[in-house]
Amino acid sequence: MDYLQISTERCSMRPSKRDELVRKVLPVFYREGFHATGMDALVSETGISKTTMFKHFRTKDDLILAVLRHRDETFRNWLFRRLDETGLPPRERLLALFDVLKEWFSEPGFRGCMFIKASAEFQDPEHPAYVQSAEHKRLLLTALTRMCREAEVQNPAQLARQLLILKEGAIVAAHMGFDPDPAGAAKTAAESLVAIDTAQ
Amino acid sequence: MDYLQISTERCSMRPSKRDELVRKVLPVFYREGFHATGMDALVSETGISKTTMFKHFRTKDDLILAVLRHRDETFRNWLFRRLDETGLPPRERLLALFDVLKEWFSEPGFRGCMFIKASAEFQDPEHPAYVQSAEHKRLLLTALTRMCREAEVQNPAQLARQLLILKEGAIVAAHMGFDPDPAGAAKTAAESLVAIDTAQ
DNA sequence: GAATATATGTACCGATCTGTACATATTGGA
DNA sequence: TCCAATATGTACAGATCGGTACATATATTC
Repeated sequence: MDYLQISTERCSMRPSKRDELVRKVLPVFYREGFHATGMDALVSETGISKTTMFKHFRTKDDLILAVLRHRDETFRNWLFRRLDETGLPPRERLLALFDVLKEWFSEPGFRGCMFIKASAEFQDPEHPAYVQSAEHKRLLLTALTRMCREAEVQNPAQLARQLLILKEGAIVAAHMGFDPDPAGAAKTAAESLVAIDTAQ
Repeated sequence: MDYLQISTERCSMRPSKRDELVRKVLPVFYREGFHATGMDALVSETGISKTTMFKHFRTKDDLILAVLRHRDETFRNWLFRRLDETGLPPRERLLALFDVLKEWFSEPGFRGCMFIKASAEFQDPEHPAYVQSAEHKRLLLTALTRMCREAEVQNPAQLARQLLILKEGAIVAAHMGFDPDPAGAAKTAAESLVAIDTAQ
């Protein structure tokens, strides 16, 4: 495991090969899946030699784990920065979550949530990829709960859980294509939940 | 492909080897995943010889497809039969969906939704396993919409979409373990949605 | 420009993958 | 009891899997 490895970029050094590797490999795993993507496929799709890959990551699992950690960081950063940029007051910012989701769904390369897919491929609760995926969701819940507190709703913990469930459901709906506008439907639902909470 | 193959059981003949095979293989795929489960593992876990497997299914993909079709049928039958058994009036029956989900989540072997996982492993929208998974969700949406109409809500189509999103979100939450009672949270949310719809 | 570290290309290892060949049991119906 | 169909066990083919050895090339640093 390389849990303790620290990205050189976070230390403000120049971009390391290791980080370049993770960035190049991530979209392939995202698009094709983890088991379905062999190391040879990664080599031919990224142009990075296999020798280099195994110099930076002892095993394929270690590489997958680094990819998931990178995704966790960039996704949460992206999501909450987008919410901040709206400049909306706390209560409306909660609902803006679903506008941001809608943007994401409409991106051409959208293929669902990487962590839902990782937990589908690595189901053993002891597996680091599963643990990392669950942790990502837990961090989202924590951040959403804080946002709900800032919005001064009656029951921040419960509303946050419900909003997160709506978010995950909308992602599944978008990925599986059984709803033409899952983010819109989820946002309407969220508006109802916030209104009910306020009315109490 | 064996799309057109008809289960002998549906024709009220005696249980065929083919159906026995699907039934025995399903839990292994469900528990371990599709790519992660090799044909040899299926042989050793079910006791059915490899020769027999490939006599009834030309390829592993055909076997997976038969498993998904079987799951689609049994899951929807199970779900709506449970809802019928409640004997509740239409409106309360909508909410009972989340009580039934709660039961499912608490089963010892629960490992999330097989179709979410299948669409995570077979992401190509042309892949039969993806198509079958999307179709399963579409059928659920159709049935939910009918239930909403029977409950005489204001906007059956929209409420059905929202309920389905809540259901999928609750399944993800249950599978990834970031919520102690996802069905409960989703049910509370659903109650709000139904109440709002009624008030209009 | 020499020395050191890092990246590449190729060729390979043993294991496992899907799928097959074939000879032997086992079953069910006439 | 005989026949036909079906299931089994073993052994294997060909491809691909994750991962390594090793010699060469490239870049950085002093």
